[in-house]
Amino acid sequence: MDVFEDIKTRAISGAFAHGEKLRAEVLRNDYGCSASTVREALLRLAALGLVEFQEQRGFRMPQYTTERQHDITQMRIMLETEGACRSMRHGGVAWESRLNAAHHKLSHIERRIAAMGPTDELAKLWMEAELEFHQTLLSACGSDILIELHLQVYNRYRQVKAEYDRTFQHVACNIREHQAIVDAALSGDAETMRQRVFEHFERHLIPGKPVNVSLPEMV
Amino acid sequence: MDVFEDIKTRAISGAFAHGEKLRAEVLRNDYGCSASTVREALLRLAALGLVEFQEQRGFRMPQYTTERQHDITQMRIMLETEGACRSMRHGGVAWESRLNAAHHKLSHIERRIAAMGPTDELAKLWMEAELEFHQTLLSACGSDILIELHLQVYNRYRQVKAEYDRTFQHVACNIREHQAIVDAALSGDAETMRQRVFEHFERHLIPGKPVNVSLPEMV
DNA sequence: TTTTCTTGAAATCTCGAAATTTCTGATGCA
DNA sequence: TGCATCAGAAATTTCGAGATTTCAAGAAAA
Repeated sequence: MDVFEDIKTRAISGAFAHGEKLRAEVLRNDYGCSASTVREALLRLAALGLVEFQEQRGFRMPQYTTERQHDITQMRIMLETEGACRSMRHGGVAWESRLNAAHHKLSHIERRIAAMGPTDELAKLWMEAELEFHQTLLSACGSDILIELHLQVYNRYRQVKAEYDRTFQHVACNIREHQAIVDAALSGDAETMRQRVFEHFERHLIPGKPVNVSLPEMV
Repeated sequence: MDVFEDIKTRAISGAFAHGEKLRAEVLRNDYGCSASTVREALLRLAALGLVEFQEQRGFRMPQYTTERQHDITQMRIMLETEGACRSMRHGGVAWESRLNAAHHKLSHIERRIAAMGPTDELAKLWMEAELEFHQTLLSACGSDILIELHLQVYNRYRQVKAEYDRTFQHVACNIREHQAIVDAALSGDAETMRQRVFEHFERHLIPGKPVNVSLPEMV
């Protein structure tokens, strides 16, 4: 089993509480490996900002703050706007149809959740399809680094919102907002895309708090 | 000695060749520690994109390509434009004077290099002062994540440009361009800042290659 | 009461050896 | 020659033990 990938998944999906201590000697029991192997995985997660590391003091999950959520959300808006607009320019029909497909898959899962409530299996599928949709949005932007940084920020976002995600009260909005983004992609207008991405994230920002200069003004 | 920090410095400042293999068993000799400790440091560097890691195949320095340079440069433009404009909005006089001070320190070093040629000591001072200037530019932006991602991209930029840096043929342009950025900061006009940051990096982009949608059009 | 010191326990970090996997290049076969 | 196979060597990864550091609780001093 891949210890790094599995701990990463747990750290993102809310298996650990905010601020919880992560002890290599404890986690090793979940994997039947040595503490060194777990430590290695935790150090890599720390470099990605998913876990906090202090020398001689071990590892902890990051604390939740509204400022952190605002900051991460803002950065997602910035990176996804940029990536989506560039994909729109360079992606062509191939990209548009991939985006359509990703959205279709995601909205199918979201409708099932809305109808029959969230099971563990559906939640897992949703996590995958939601990531895939947003990655597809950026997939034709032409910048490997932009895609890589976005993944980092995306993961931190999921981590911060893990509790919020669990209830799935947001599926209704999500279906609408994702559709609006796909429509913007097909329209080909960058300003519309910018606006739609912003609207998708707006409710996760702190009202009134300063936002990126490159973003639409908040009302 | 801090193995992680030291290997990071070497990876950024061009002590290893592009594509060079990095063996823990070899590097341990430079530090008098075990291979495990070196391996740990390399894994953390890999998570930051300064070293490439393949399972069961060890570590390598990234290969140089003009596309990679273009990509990293573009991302620096994007992050620094955003950060600088936000600092301009929220930083106030305190930020302006810190920026001035950082620029004064940097240009002093650059003038000494221009006059008496680059020594190892001056090169080290330049590396520190150049980073400090660009970090000061973002320091009042209010986003920890933006600052963190910028540092990641900055380090990759230095790594890609390590060879170019060594000759210090660029000091003349640098002094002028940094001054232009400071002037823009004092003017308070975001559009001017955007333009000046772009001009600072323009010659490291591939001419004619598509750039960020948020950037000024290339001529 | 508050602060400082002591001390045992617990957690973290380092290490070298052993287990596993990949690489190399020599051999045999078509 | 070209290609597959198969050791032996080399590199990578895992492991548990021992060294070091931090933490926590109680005793002594202010």
